[in-house]
Amino acid sequence: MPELPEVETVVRGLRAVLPGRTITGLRLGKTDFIADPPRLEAALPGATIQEVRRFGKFIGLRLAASHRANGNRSANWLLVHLGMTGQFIVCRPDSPLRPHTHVWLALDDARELRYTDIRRFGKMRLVDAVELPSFLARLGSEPLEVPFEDFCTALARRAMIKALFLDQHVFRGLGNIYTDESLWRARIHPRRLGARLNPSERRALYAALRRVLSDAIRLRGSSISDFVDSAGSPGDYQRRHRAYGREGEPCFRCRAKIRRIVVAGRSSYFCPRCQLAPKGRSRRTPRRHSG
DNA sequence: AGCTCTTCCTGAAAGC
DNA sequence: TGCTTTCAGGAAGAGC
Repeated sequence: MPELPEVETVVRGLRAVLPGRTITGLRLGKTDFIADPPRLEAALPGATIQEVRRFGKFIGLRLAASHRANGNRSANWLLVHLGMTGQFIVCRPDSPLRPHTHVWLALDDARELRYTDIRRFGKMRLVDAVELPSFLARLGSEPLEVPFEDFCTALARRAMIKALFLDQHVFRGLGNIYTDESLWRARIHPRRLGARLNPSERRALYAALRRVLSDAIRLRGSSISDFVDSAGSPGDYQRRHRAYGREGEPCFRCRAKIRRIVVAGRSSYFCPRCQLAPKGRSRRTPRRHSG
């Protein structure tokens, strides 16, 4: 599942080859994951890719409009979210066509940029420079850029820390894997409330998050089932997972069996010995033992 | 405000 | 063996 490190890996790969390239043609397959297909068909052919950026889990390609069409329009951004199974790959036109490929962009260097997405949970849309700020305003801060003080402010809510981390309006780019890995590292149970974390726990979580994300970027992301980078190669961080997907296996710190529970509608893996559950019930009246 | 449930989609895995 | 059912999961929306 592409999260921040996976998307960053794809973006770095695309950044190495796309800036300066002009899109010479566009072909669409299924379009139910594209916000406005005709807009893409009108704007992409002839446009030159100027910049590749990452906004949380979104890939952004900044496009200079073609000289002929829309000469007075501001720059467009093609925003791509990989969803669960999205892949954005640069390849030669004659490379084998993978099933579920729904967008082909022909480039002026005789290569193709292809978007493949088995489940089509991904998203693709075009926004112009005027629309971009309102799009970005809906996203929280970048986890690797947010200062500690702002990190603490974002946590000061009566929501479970797992839900807070998954909410893209709080932090942009975190998903199930890196949330669980960071919580394991910081020894914090996924059901703890953000507002109830003490200063040393907040400090530990901030450090854990930064460490996990930067290590994962260094290892080019986690490949569990479908993730590959812009060249089609898998990442290596799945070998460093300490909690995610390890139900029943021993904790790397204390050998207790890793457990799986559902929090915020997601599988959550944690060590029941290292990551202690919140005391009592966080809502409703606490039950008393009969006495 | 924040939690749970539902929806979208497909392939893998479990069930029979 | 082979067909059928269940499930996972990012994000948004509904309902409580």
